[in-house]
Amino acid sequence: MPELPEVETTLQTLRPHLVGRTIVGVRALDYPPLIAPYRKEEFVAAIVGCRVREVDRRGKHLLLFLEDGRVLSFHLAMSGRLFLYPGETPPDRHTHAVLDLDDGRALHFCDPRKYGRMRLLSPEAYVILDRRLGPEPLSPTFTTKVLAEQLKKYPRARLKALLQEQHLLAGLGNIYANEVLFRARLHPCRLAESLSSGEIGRLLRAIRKILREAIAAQGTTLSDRGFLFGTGEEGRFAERLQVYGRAGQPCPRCGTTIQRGYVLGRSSYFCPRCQSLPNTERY
DNA sequence: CCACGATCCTGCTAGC
DNA sequence: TGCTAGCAGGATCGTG
Repeated sequence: MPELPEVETTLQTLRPHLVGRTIVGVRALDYPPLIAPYRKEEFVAAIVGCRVREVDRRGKHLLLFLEDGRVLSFHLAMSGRLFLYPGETPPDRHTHAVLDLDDGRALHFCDPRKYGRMRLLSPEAYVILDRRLGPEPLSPTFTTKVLAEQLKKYPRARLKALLQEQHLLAGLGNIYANEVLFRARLHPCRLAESLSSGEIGRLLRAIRKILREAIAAQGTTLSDRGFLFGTGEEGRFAERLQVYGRAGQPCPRCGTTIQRGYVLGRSSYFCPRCQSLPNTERY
């Protein structure tokens, strides 16, 4: 659920409070897979005393660059959230890690569904992670040429599956993939090789536009599983979603009923008229 | 080469 | 009203 805009919002909220801080304690580690392959004692010993040199984002990963060159990576997965609280605030029942900071505050990793992961990476391991991820969609170096090359790697794959593939493009998940395809007027099941250069250009502009707007709105908060950040505010992009979760409702562009299908085992929402599929690509 | 299903997990909801 | 079955989803892995 947290996709690039939600992680970016978390980054912007937390960064000023984390840079320069030293981690003086780690507690509430009640779910071993969160820090695997480290065991609890090893993990605590490995990061207590470390100072945060910089905080950044890569795809959906939030990264704490430590002064000794190692990197603490947070992946929020489905339901992960990070909060900064006064040190005395007790962890709630979904908080599976608390990092105590030298200014008396504490970073809480809250994750009801427990899919999130916290990884302590050597500089070499971080390079591997970085190389495994595709380009940053908002980077100036992510051009139509780069996007076209990425699409060529899996010519027979469906477009929506590719957009969610982190090693091809870092940061899009199900919600924004749906919104991007709607804006680009491309059917989720279009084959990668079938896109004209004009359509690739449209796709690139849609990716940038949707992500920029979502970041400006501080992400998407869905009513049933809240993405909250920092101070506990909610992202405002949910009300701006054009197709996600709107099966049976009229398309905001043409009024045709929005349909729901499945790609990669995930709900896919689209307007069958605006995002038509050529006869040669019927599935 | 690409699709699909299973896996991990729990809050919420639809339905009885 | 209260219970339960089913769904949701990021990433990975094995199978077809």
